[in-house]
Parts: sequence; C-alpha cells; structure tokens
Amino acid sequence: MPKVGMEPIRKAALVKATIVEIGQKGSLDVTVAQIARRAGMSSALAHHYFGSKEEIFLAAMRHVMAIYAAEVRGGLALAPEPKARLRAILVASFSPTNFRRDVVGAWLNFWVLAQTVPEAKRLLGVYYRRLNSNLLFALRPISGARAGQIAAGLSALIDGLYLREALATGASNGAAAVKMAQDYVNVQLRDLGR
Amino acid sequence: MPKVGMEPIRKAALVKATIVEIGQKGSLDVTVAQIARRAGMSSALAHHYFGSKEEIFLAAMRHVMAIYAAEVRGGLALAPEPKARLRAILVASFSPTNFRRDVVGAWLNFWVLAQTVPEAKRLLGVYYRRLNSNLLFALRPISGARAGQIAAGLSALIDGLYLREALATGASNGAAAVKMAQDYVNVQLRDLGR
DNA sequence: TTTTTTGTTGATTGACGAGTCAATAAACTT
DNA sequence: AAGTTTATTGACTCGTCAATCAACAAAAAA
Repeated sequence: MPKVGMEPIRKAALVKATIVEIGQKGSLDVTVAQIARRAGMSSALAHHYFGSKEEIFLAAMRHVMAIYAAEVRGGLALAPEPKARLRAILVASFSPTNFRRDVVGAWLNFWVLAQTVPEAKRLLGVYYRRLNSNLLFALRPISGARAGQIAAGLSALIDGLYLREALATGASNGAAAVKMAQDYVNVQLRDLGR
Repeated sequence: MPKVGMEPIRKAALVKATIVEIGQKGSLDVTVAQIARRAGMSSALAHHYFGSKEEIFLAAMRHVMAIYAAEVRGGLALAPEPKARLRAILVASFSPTNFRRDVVGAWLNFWVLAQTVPEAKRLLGVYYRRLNSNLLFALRPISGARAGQIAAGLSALIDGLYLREALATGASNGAAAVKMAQDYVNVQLRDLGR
C-alpha cells in the first residue's frame, strides 16, 4: 500500500536505525538487512533509497553531527558571555541527546570509518573546525594568547571523555563529564593570573 | 623445509603483521590471508597457530599493551620524584614506539573491538587500572585529595590525544602531545595553591 | 483510462573470507 | 629403520552479505 512521499520518512528511519544498530552492536559490522529490519522495511528498499551501505553510514554520521551542531547553536544563542558560551558548548557536548551510550558508540565507530572513507574524514574535519572555532571565540576574550592551547586541550579532553563513555560499563553520566571539562577550563583560566 | 621451534617466531611475525595491517588499513576489516601474507606464510598456518582470527587480534592487542607497559616501567624505574614519575608516564605514552601512526590506528580499532569482545574489554580494563594507579601514586604526594580528579582528567586527555593522532593528517608529533599533557598537569598543580 | 512515476519486496547473483582437511616433508625419538 | 611430532600449504567447504532484478501495487499525470 504505497503512499507517496515516503522517501524522507524511510531515509530518516534508516538513519535512526543505523545509529542504534551500530551503537548497540558496537561495531560497523552491521548488515544492511539488520538496519532495514529495525527500520521496518526490506534491505532492497534501503538500497533503493541510499544506493549503498556506505551512503547509509555517511547519512547517519551527518545526522549525528547535525543534531550536535544544532544543540550547540541553541545553547550559544542564549549565552552572550564568554564563560557562559564555554559552558553551553560543554553542556551540549554531554547532553542526554548526544551523550547516550549508543550515540557515543556510533561516534567511536565513525572515527574508525573516517580512517578509511574520505568523505567521513572530511565530515569529521568540518566538525572539528567548527568546535575549535566556537571554543576560540569564547576563549579569546578571557584568555588571550593562551586561547589556542586551551582550546586544543579542551577539545582533546572532550574526545577522551567520549571514548571513556563508549568503553565504560556503568550508567552513562554526562554531568560528571561536564564537571571534568569545566574543571579543566576553570583551572586554566585561574592560572592566567599566574 | 620445516625447522622445529617455529611457533614463537611465526606467532610474533603474525602479531607484528596484524598491528601494521590494522593500523595501515585503519580498520579491523583485515583478512587473515592479508595478515598471513604480510607475515610471510599461508593463512592456513596462521589458523594453525592461533585457531581463530579473534585470537590473532587479542594477541596483537596484548603485545601493544605489553610494549607500552614495559616502557612505562622502564621510565618509572629511573624516576623517584613524583613530578619526574608523571613526566616519565607521559613520555612513555607518547614515545616514538607507542605513538606511531599505525600503532595508534591499531589502538583505535582495539577500542572498537573492546565493545564487542569481552576479552578485549578485560584487557583494556587492566590497562586503565594500571595507568590510573601509576598516575595516582605519582600524584597523591603532590596533590592530595585532588589526585583522583586530576588522574581521571589526565588519562582522558591522553586518550583524546591518541584519538586526535589517529585522525590527524600531518606528521606524527609526540612532543606536542607530551607538552599538552604536561601543561595540564602543571596548571592543575599550580592551582592547588589557590 | 492508459501511462508514468513512486514504493515495495522475495529471490537471486556473485564475491569474498574464515576455518577445515588431506597431503607432503623435514626433524626428532626409540 | 620405523614411528611420531612439528611445519606447511593448496584446495575446498560453507556461510554471509552487498547489490541487483523482476515483478507487483498504488498513486499521479496524461
């Protein structure tokens, strides 16, 4: 019973299913059939809409990054002060939406994907540049020449915390991660006055 | 022309080849045949000695971790002072042996492996506990109650720097990584005197 | 109403790859 | 010398999976 206008719906369902499947399984070794099944359709249809498995992965990756970017923008829009801006970035980074176990698992696997698939690498590059630019914009007014160094450290720390989350066994804890990152910032800023 | 006593030689060759292959290819999607070929033998022989692909991966992982652990021990043995001990850990972590592109690539893939394979997860747990205990031992005398927090941050930062290295395009730069991590420690320690 | 476009799937193809096996041979043991 | 253990591989099995295809159905356009 085909209704028209299914394409975006199907694509969205596949993207969502891909993230869940990769995150849950903890590996890129998910079959198109599994993804399609979770999204409630046949694997043939998945191929029909995306053409290839790789395209499905890339679409999922774009989606994860888009959500994150949107959340950061949202937080930033309400935060005029440098320190509040920093805080907004951290909060978004470890928000319940982005810092969910399966999403983090997906991130880990996308990192791996970026090692082989040029488009994945490109995408990740865009993300890093944006993050860096956001951090610098917030840091420069309050840390001057040290901003670059602090931003680099902070963004590596954020990645590290993500990695830890992907590997952790217990319950997900975004608040602790924010605290850790915020602590890094606080200490660095305090240190500026020698 | 079989000589006797080949087993350890073959196994070592396979382990080495596995790391190179995974690191270079940037993916766990390496075939036993590829690994065996790089190690100069047939895939049948690889199976003969290791039984399964997973065992080969685990052996490679153990090897990477053993090298790292040895290097840390070596550095620590010559460093009695807390600060020197910290430095030794950092230097070993980013030494040319461990911080090589293909090794780091292998690490990234082992992290993924740890998500699915229990033994890989266990191994990684051992590594993290040891690192943490080393950091704490060095930090406690100089940072007291804050030691736990600082150690956690530092080890996440180290992971983050590894991740960055795996994803980076340019030449590998261990010195910069050490500097970054050392900076984190310095700032944290200086902050203790409010 | 015929035609075209869009949605949908079961069945099939074709490739690839882990693991097994039978066979061969050198080296040790008795 | 006969027997056993260790080393080694080419060929094969068996499963899996991405991708394609043929066919069918409903909506939209003509």
